[in-house]
Amino acid sequence: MLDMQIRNDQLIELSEVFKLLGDPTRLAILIACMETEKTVGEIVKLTNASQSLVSHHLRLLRGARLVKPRRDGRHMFYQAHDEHIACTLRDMIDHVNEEEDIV
Amino acid sequence: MLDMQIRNDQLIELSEVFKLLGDPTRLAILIACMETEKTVGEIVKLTNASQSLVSHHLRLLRGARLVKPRRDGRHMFYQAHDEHIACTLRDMIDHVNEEEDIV
DNA sequence: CTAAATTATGAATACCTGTTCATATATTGA
DNA sequence: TCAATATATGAACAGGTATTCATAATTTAG
Repeated sequence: MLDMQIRNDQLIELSEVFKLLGDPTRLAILIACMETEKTVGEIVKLTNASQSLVSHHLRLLRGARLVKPRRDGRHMFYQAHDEHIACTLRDMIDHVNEEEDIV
Repeated sequence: MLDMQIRNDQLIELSEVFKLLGDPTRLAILIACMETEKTVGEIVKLTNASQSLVSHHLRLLRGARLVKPRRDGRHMFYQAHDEHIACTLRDMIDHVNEEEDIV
């Protein structure tokens, strides 16, 4: 059986995405705007995190293009950027739910 | 459209898995033993990390059941534990490769 | 234009984490 | 048993990071 192959720069890139998903607050923010776009205020309420913290995390998620911003008046709408990330997350969440049934 | 739902303890659990995948050395270790089991020594060579570091990381991966150990004589064999994790990783790696073609 | 509402930013900090170095433990061969 | 090989562990440290607090920037309503 062939081993999995990955170039070093791809490894770095991939681990940086995982690192962003590796913080519970940030993961909650991403999940909050996974299906439909949300304002920052809505995300604040959904995640129970401070406005400042949400904004800081959104900047990181933006920087990695995990989330895309849209301005409308004084509101900023954010939505998960990549459909592939969304699929991965849905899979993982389903997986977590399944594990629960087994154990 | 319904929003994605996840309980708080599941969120924590999920982010902890991502956090483990979020370090390049650890990710390399996991990828190294993804398809076929490998000894610690083989993983050391494949990842170019020190034996001590590999061992430390393997302990964390073991703790999260991302990797399963098997002893044979003085060798320890490690292999990626969960087929679902393997699928996720394969998907993400493929994704990284595809992005490259586009950009 | 002013005030209010919404979001972003910068500094400061407490905590965590990846890495190295030295050393211990375990297993086998001679 | 002794030496050699393979792996694990503990302490220590440097660098990173999540969070808070205060404040700035942006946009609209009145």
